[in-house]
Amino acid sequence: MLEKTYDAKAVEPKIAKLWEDADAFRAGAGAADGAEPFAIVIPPPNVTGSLHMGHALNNTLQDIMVRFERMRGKNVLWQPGMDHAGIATQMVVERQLMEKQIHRRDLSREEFIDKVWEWKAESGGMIFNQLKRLGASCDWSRERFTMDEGLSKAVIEVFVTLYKQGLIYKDKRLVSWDPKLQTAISDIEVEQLEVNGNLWHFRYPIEGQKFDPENPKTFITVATTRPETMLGDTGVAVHPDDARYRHLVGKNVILPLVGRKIRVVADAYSDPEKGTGAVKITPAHDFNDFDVGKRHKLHAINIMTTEAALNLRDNEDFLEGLDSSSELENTLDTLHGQDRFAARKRVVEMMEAGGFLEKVESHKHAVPHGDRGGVPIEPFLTDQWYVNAAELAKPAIASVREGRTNFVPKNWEKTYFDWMENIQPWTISRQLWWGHQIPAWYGPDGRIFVEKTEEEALSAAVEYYLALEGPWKAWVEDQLENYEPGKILTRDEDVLDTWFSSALWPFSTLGWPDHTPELKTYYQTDVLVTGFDIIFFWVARMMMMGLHFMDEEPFHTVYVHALVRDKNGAKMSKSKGNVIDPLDLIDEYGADALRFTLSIMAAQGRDVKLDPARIAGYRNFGTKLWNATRFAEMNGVARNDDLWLGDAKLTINRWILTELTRATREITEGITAFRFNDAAGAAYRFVWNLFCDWYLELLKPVFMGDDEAAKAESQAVAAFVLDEIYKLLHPFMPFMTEELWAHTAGNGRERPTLICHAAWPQPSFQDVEAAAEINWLVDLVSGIRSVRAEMNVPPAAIAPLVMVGANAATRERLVRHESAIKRLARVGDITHAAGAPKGSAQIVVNEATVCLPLGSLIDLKAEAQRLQKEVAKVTEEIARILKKLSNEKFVANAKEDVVAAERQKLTEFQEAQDKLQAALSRLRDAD
RNA sequence: GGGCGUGUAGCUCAGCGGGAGAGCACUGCAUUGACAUUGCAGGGGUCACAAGUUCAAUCCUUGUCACGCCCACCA
Repeated sequence: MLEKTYDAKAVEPKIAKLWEDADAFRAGAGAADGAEPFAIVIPPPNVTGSLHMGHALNNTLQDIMVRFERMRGKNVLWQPGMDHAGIATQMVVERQLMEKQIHRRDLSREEFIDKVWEWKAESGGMIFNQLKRLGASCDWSRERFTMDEGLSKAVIEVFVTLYKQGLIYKDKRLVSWDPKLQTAISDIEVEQLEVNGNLWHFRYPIEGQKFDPENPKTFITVATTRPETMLGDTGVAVHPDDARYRHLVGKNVILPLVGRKIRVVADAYSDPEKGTGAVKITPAHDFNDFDVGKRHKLHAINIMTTEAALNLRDNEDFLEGLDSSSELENTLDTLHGQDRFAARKRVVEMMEAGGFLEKVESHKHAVPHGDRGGVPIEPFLTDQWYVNAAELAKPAIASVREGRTNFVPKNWEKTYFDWMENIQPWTISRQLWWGHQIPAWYGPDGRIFVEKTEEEALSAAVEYYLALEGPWKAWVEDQLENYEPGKILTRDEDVLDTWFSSALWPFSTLGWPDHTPELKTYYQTDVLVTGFDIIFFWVARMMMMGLHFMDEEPFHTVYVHALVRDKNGAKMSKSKGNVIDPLDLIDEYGADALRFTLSIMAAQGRDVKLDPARIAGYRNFGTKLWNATRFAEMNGVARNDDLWLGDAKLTINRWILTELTRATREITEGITAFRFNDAAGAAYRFVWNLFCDWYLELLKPVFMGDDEAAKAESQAVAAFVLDEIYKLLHPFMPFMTEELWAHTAGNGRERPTLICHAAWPQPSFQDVEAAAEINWLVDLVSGIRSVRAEMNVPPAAIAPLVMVGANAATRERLVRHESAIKRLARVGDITHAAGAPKGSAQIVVNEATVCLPLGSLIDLKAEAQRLQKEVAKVTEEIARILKKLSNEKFVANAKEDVVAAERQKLTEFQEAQDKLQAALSRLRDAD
């Protein structure tokens, strides 16, 4: 016998072990040879990660599909794995070292990387155990890590291939530089944050004129939000059509504090409406200025260190062309080595002291911040590696355009196109240690050799240099003979963006570049399930790489689910501290309840704002099913294979089998259409509102009666339906259903398979007559209950039931369901009469009037009011329909079945109105 | 500035060209046999606003208002 409530805490670990011992989720487990494959790759969580609500939703939805397809007999692979998360992981380990007073640079690169691996072995991958607690049915034996040997091999292969195809290249240009992490980052890792800043107006004296703060003709005023960059200014731009400044174009102005002569140029970039209409140009420290500088051949002077401190004193670029002066010396003394924010303050002070500060306005503007480091990024002129994303994007755009890969919901395709069609070169090099080191080696003259291994690079280099005439040939020969050949090349220090390896995930995890059986079977994978926040980071790049290297899209469908947000609609994030821990919810309500809640809330196109009260509600749903099973058990419900369910005779059995067919169809269609909320909702309604509320209640008289054949039939049908319910709910509530499946196997018997390998229901039973009869019964019982409640009839009071105007079919139904009606509606003898007895409450069900002679219990006035309300409601409906039907255009234009349905409704309402009126007048007569 | 989305019951949200729904909350009643994590009954909505299309609009179109997110940019 089951306990009264389901104990998730006890059952979940037990079932998890059952699955593990049975190796139940191994690729292809439970499937027949030659079964159709179905594959999903997990969005690899960060190795530093722990389960958050986004993961919980994401993996619940994947698990629903995976369990569903496994039960449908497919050869299923759910490929798990983790991402090495370059920056995030390096930060974690560095922080840990700092606690021991060790700085990363105190260690060698190799030592540091060893530390990271140590950290991973100890603390990494926590999230897998958490995913198991959620019930995720991944093939855990196939776990992959983006830094493991196989995947690293794929990364190298891809890099070398793309380089040789000219799709990866090295370039010197402005990048978004994170001064805290001291690495370049790609443009999508930059987020714009609103900041309250200032707009400083600076006067730049015009060459050849004596600067006079009182005389605007002697200077030009520029406005800036970043005074500290002025030392790198190499021009001032004005709009070509701006009459105010036209006379200055081509002239020089003198950069204060420094004395550099810089040119005034005419460029349409300058907006006369903004600031003063004249803008200072700092090509090395601003993306727009960089372009302007290029157009006008202005120098780009980098005045900062990698930590974003001013670098002036020994900076040849900066000092070039400057005359030494006391002013310059003062500037160097004051500003050299200053952090950019301290420098800002001092520059402003110095400008003010010199009379060059015209005014300061407060100014709200967006400042780009690194999404990991959290500090403003610095546009920085460096050598970096790039992927020609625009080229790789072309086939990726075409795939979606031509429907080979589809987004669900479809509107995300626009976001995808917008980004892909304006895609920028992808900065892939990172100045970190943790990651895939770029397979590029530099020769003595700086020449680049990109090869899979150092040996190959070396032989390529030797071949190259020995074929060369000139000094390097001799140098290389010398190295080869007398020194260390290994010294000929030095390897690029940089590692690759984490997303570079994630982009290969759908094929690298299957063994590529080797031609493995897994790759052949499971690529192309089926569905990618993800939140929209990583469409750019991940989905787009998988499309590019998958198409380029596999010639086939990595997946045919991208299901983009909602983001789980906090109650203010903000994205949950650690830094905001608004994270709800799904493990807490699992502890409190059980994994099944959390999963069911997430799936029933996962409607397409809307974010999920989680209300814990709902989880409690769906936990109760589990309890309901649990107790239904308990009830069944107490009444001898067990499978009876000798009984052919198609032969079931009892209407209620034929009805519930019909409803089961419908529910199965709804659930199946819901899952296949990614409408998980519809599927979960259909299951919920079937189990609770039909199976428990009506079917089991209607069975009680059968179980308590003495018709053994009816009992046996009902026991068999109930057992069958329960089994189907367990299966239908399994993708949503795997733990409880697996437990119930085992528990209800039958006396001493065992189930032939775990429920996770049981065949998905495919019922076809249908009996519309039975459905109509039970609907009538439900109407009858509900009607009686309703009137009793409104009349305040005590539950204990049993009134006789008198039917007026019942036809033959109804009379038969009343006989068939007599005991159920008596029990559920709490009525006594059922009789027929020509008219309503005095003091009756009356309700209309189909053609008959149902009378409850309540005698002294009835409040005639209240009953009259109740009936009048009913009449009013029906009259209103009739008026509405009549208006419609008397409209010629409606009859002429509306579809035939719509018109027919309205006519049918009209007839029914009119009949009901007649009967209600009759009941009302009888009541008045009696009064 | 561009894009996407959302305004439906007190709350959280489904739905959708043809009789306004769910869960929770609320009100009344019910507790000796599946379940109080329950049952039965009930109250509660100008479906943001306006115009249009249509025989018919909560649903389609346009506009307005409010809110959210993404992208770009602001010297």
